[in-house]
Amino acid sequence: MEFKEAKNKFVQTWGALGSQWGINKTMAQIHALLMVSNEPVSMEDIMEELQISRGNASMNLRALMDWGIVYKEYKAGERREFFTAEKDLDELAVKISRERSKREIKPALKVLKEVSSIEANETQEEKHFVDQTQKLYDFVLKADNVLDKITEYKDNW
Amino acid sequence: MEFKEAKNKFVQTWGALGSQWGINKTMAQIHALLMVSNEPVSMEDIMEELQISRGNASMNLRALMDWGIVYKEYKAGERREFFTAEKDLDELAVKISRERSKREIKPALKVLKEVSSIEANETQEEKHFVDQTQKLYDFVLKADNVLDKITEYKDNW
DNA sequence: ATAAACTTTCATTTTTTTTTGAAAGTTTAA
DNA sequence: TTAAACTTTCAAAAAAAAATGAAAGTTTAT
Repeated sequence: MEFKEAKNKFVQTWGALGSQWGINKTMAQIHALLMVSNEPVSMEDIMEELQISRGNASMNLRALMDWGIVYKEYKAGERREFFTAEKDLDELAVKISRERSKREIKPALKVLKEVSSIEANETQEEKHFVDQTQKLYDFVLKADNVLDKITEYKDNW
Repeated sequence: MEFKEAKNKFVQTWGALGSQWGINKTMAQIHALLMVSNEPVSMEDIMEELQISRGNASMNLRALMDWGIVYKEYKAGERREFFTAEKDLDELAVKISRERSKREIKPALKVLKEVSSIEANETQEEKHFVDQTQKLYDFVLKADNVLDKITEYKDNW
């Protein structure tokens, strides 16, 4: 396999993996592309390599920057903006983990707490609901903390 | 908040969470519904509660069973099939983790190994590609193992 | 062996998500 | 302040994913 083929395969695979994990394909592909580039890449080049429109590139780059895993870079004497990805994988994991926790887990926990706090009457049905959602709350809270700890003490896995 | 409202809120929230994690909404909703039901539920009741078609219910129940987190149950003297969800959350986590590893992580690792094995020529670009994909391979492998260990020794988190 | 009671399949339709591209906006150099 | 060089926005189009429902398939009691 030669370089270009390998690079393309990597970008495609990372893109597919992204969409299985709730991240849109193009966003994951741009990230993949930047991760294996040894120097900053312009929007023009991203569009060219991935065959996507300007709007698409702009919006997904913005999203990646919001996640804190892609940075803008300015080159002296160049008007254009260039982009680089976070290449330290531990750092990448920490950032993704924090963002997903903040955006998805925390709100879900809030709802779990709410619904598990209803006043259950005497029926088995309602008792079971309260019991199960309470367990789920504890579980999700614990899992969220474990992930946080893992990424915090990433060195001694 | 009363029971019906709480139950509905829980099902909706779990459904939304599912779709952010690459699981389709209805599949996650059916799972939510079954988790908080104290007794087996028929397909008819699932269709009714979630307002979905027979085909949709059938296909998503099948998928949940393929994942090993929903079971068919037969009631004596009843022709219909009933369904229950895995309610032990540790067990649920183990199954989801194993399946996702098998379906998504392992194939991605295979590709990472492949593309990181190309013969890099002298350019910095190719060297960086090989280096970065190798690091990624190691990282994903390590993360996959950690998840496995966590779920294996779930008791002493 | 039959038919009633049920489930599955899959071509088609619907919904949701993503992408496009042109107009609006911004920045910089002169 | 202007205009060239670039980026962002967002309504509309396209693509992808999910849902429908009727026909085909299966199971079971008699």
